[in-house]
Amino acid sequence: MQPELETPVRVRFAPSPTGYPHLGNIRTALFNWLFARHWGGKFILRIEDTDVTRKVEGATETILDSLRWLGLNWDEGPYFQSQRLHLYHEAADKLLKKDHAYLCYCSPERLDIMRREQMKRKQPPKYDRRCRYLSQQEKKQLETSGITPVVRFKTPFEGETTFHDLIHGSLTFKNNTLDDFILLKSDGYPTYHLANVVDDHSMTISHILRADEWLSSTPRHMLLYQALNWQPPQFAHLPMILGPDRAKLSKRHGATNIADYQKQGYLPEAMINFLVLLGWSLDDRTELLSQEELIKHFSLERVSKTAAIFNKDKLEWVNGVYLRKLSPEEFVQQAMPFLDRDLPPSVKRPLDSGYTHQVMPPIQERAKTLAEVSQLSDFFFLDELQYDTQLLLSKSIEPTQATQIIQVALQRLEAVKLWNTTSLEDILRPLAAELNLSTGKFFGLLRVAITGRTAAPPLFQTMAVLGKERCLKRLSEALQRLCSFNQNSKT
RNA sequence: GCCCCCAUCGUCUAGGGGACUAGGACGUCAGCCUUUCAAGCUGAAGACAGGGAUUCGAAUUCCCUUGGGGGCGCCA
Repeated sequence: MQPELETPVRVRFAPSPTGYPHLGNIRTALFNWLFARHWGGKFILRIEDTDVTRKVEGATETILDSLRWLGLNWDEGPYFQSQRLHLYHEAADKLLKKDHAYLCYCSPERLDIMRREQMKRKQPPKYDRRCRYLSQQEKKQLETSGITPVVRFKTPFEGETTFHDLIHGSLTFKNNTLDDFILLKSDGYPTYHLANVVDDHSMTISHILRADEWLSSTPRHMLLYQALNWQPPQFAHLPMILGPDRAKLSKRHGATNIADYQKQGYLPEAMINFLVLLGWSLDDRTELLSQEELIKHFSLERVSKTAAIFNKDKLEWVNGVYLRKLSPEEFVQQAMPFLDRDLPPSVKRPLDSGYTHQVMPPIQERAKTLAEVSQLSDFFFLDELQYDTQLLLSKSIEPTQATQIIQVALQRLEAVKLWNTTSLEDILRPLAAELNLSTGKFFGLLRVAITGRTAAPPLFQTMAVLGKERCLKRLSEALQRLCSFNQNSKT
C-alpha cells in the first residue's frame, strides 16, 4: 500500500458547492488530508461547480471556512471546474474523434418518459442508445434542427471492468449493466464523470479517496481512462457515515453541517479526533490522538469497510475531554465569544474578564460544549435570579423552617470579614451541626438561594466568587420569596 | 427491478485459523468519592445475523440465505 516512490502522493478534496459540507464530506477531506500529510504529499482543493442549477450562493466560502476552522490546510487550489471548461471539451472532442463517444439529441422529456416506463416494467432504467445508431441522414437532419446535443460515452456492450480498490480489493462490474452516460451536457458543462476523470488526470492525482457512494461509478471512470489512454489513479472507497436511522446523512438528521458544530461549541481538535474514529482505528484501545499522532499513524490499511453511524454522545464525550484539557486561560478565551453571544442582554457588555476568569474553572469541568457554558454559569452574571420558590422547600424542610435557617445563615454571614472559600466553609459547616441539619439539606437550601438551582458548582467556591454583597442580597431575596409564599399558602 | 458494497455488544471499534471464557471506548446500570451537579475510580449487563462447507481446530477461509447500505439523472 505504500505509494510507489516515483509517484508522489497527490490527493484532492473535491466538493460541489451545492450545499454546506456535512460530517461525511469533512471526514473524506480529513482522510485525504491525513493521507497527504502522512506521506509528505500534496492536498489539493477542487470545487466541482459544474451544476449551474444547483449552485448555492456562499457554499464555496463555507467549505473553505470549515476546512480552515479544522486546520485542514490545502497545498493547491481551490481550482474551479467552471474555469476549466476547455479541458473537458478537449477530452470530449478526443473521445468523439476516436469513436468512443457520440452526439445525442434525445430530449430530457423523452428520457424521462423512457425511464418511467422502464421502472414500471421493473426494468433497470437505462438509456436505450437510440442516437448511437443514427443513420447518416438522420444525423444530418438533427444537426440542422437547432437542437443542442449532449455527448455520450460509448460504453462497450460486452466484457467486464475490473479495478483494484485499496480498501475493498479487486472489484469487477459487467459492462452490459452500464449505459451510455453523458459526458457533456447541452449547456456546455461536463458531467461529474468527465470532469472528475479529466481533472484527476491533469492534476496528476495519485490516489482518489472518496466515499463509498462513488463505488458504482468507478467502472465508468475506468472505462474513460482506458478510452483516453490515461493511467488511472489508485482508488480507495471510504465507508459512509450514516444517520441514526442508518440512512445517508442529510438535513433531516438535524445538525449535519460542520458549521453547526462550530456554533454549538465543539473544538476543531475534538471534531477531528471524533471523525477520524469513524472508519479508522489505531489499535484496540486508543481513543484520543493528537494531530501529530494521527499524521504519523494514519494508514488506509486500518480503514474499515463498514459504514458508521454517527454517534453524538461520543462526540460530546470527546469534546468534554478536550475542553477539560485546555488551560484555564485557553478555556476562558474560547468561552468568551459564546458567553457574549448567549448570556441574556441584561448582562452588561463587555464582560468583565477578571471576573469571568474566576467563574470559569468549575464550569470548564462541567461543560461538554462551549454553547453550554452560558447556561451553566448564567447565575454568576445575572442580577436577578429567576427560579421556582418551591426549590427552596425540599421534602423535609418546611417553609417556616427554611426561613429560620436562611435568617440565621444571613446573620452569621453578615459578620464575616474574610470572604473566601475556606473561611466560608469554616463558618457554614459548623452551622449545619449547630442547626442540627445534615450538610446535604443545609447546603442544598443555600445553594438554591444563591444560585437558583439545585445542581451547581461547589457552594463555597461559588459564594466566594460571587462576593459577599451579592450573596447576602440573594439570601434576603430568598427570605422575601418564602415570606410571600407563606402568605399565599395561608390565604 | 437490475448492479455493487457491507455484516462482532444499542453505537464506534480490536480481531487477519489455535494467544477468544471475543478486548477497548461511548452510552446504560450499580457502588465509591461527595454539600448538589460534574469529573474521577471500581464493577455489571451487553455482540461474532443464520445455515452449510473446508480444517484436528473458524469471529477469522469459501458458498448460500437473510439483513442493511449505496448506485442506476443533461446531480454530484
